[in-house]
Amino acid sequence: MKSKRDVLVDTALRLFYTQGFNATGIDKILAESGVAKMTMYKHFKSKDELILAALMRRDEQFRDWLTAEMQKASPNPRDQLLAMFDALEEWFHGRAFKGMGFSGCAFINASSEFAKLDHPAHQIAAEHKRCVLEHIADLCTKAGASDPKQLAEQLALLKEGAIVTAQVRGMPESARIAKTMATALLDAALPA
Amino acid sequence: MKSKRDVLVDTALRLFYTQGFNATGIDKILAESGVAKMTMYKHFKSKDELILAALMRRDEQFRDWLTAEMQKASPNPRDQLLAMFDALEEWFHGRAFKGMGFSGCAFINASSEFAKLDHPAHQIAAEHKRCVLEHIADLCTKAGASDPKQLAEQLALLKEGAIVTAQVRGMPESARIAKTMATALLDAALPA
DNA sequence: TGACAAGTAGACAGACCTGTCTGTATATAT
DNA sequence: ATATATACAGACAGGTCTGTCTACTTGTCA
Repeated sequence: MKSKRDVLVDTALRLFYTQGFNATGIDKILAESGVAKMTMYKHFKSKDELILAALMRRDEQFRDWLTAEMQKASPNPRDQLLAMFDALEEWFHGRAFKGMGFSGCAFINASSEFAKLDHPAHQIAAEHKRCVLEHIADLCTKAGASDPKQLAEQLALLKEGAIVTAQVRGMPESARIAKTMATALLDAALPA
Repeated sequence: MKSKRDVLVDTALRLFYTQGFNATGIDKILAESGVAKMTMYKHFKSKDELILAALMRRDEQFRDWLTAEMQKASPNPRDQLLAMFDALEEWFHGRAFKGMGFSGCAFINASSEFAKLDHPAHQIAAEHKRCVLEHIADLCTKAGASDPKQLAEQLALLKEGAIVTAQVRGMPESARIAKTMATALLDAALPA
């Protein structure tokens, strides 16, 4: 059974993600999670701390999901990298996280609302992107790329572009545009 | 001399852009612009309308700037497309719009805070992206691309990826990563 | 049984938000 | 000179927000 703290963080994540951080009040989170205010303030000393906890949960949840989707597709690192874009398209269609339709990237959203780079929430966002990048770079290395870091930066940038395009223009097919470019990139950079 | 309305919209744009839409109160905009509350409510019937006016101004301002930067670089359409990424890097370094350091893309930010696609602010954001895309597609056609629409979608996605990477990770060099990919794309798609 | 931990409901202070209203000042144009 | 448009300052109502506090209930363990 889930602890009160878990229920709180899950509910907060869902509401922050779909309605925004500043636009979501504590009271709404408490009402939807069925937890009393004092219970929340025992676990978190402010709303800001709850925001950070929600982002940390999202980081774990999202990376677990993405890694699993990529591994599910193939044991081959090159194919896993391409499978990332198929996973993204599933996400854009709202089929990735139950109870949470696609509403952009939680970390891009956080960076928008907390624009200063040194804000703790922005820091978590940057760290999340760094972790995903590292995973991509690992696969690039395994695939035999001559410059795995540069290739990973390129693939990561394609991923960000696809996410934003899907969100702003409501265009889930953006994943395929990115995948086309990724394919060309891998064809050029990897040994045959 | 600028009308009160103009001062209001300029100030609102600057504050909304750097501090966020929900996080910026009417009173702060009024204080910084030196305009009385009733003057504002004569021009705009709500804060929401002021937000829309600020986004429309940003659309004009940004597209004028980007077009000028690209044309300044070269009369050649292919070179103009590549010059877009140089312009982006200038922007990321905060040298593009006086009084407004880089704080991401105002339209991506708006789409984050007003996540629903049918929200008027989100609509303006989508429309802005569509206009920029069209400009890119024009240049692709002029450059002799066989499938200018697809090429334009690809270049636009690279642009979004660069913007987000620069914002979230504080990495203005993302423009050059995108430009490298854009160069390869154009080399492959355009007649020699 | 009794002590203790964990949770509940709900009131509350104090700050801040949007939007309305009043009354006054200034400048232009007829 | 007087009417009209535009702007001002500032008070205000009504709502929302975060965070604190009290007093009551439940469950567990010893």
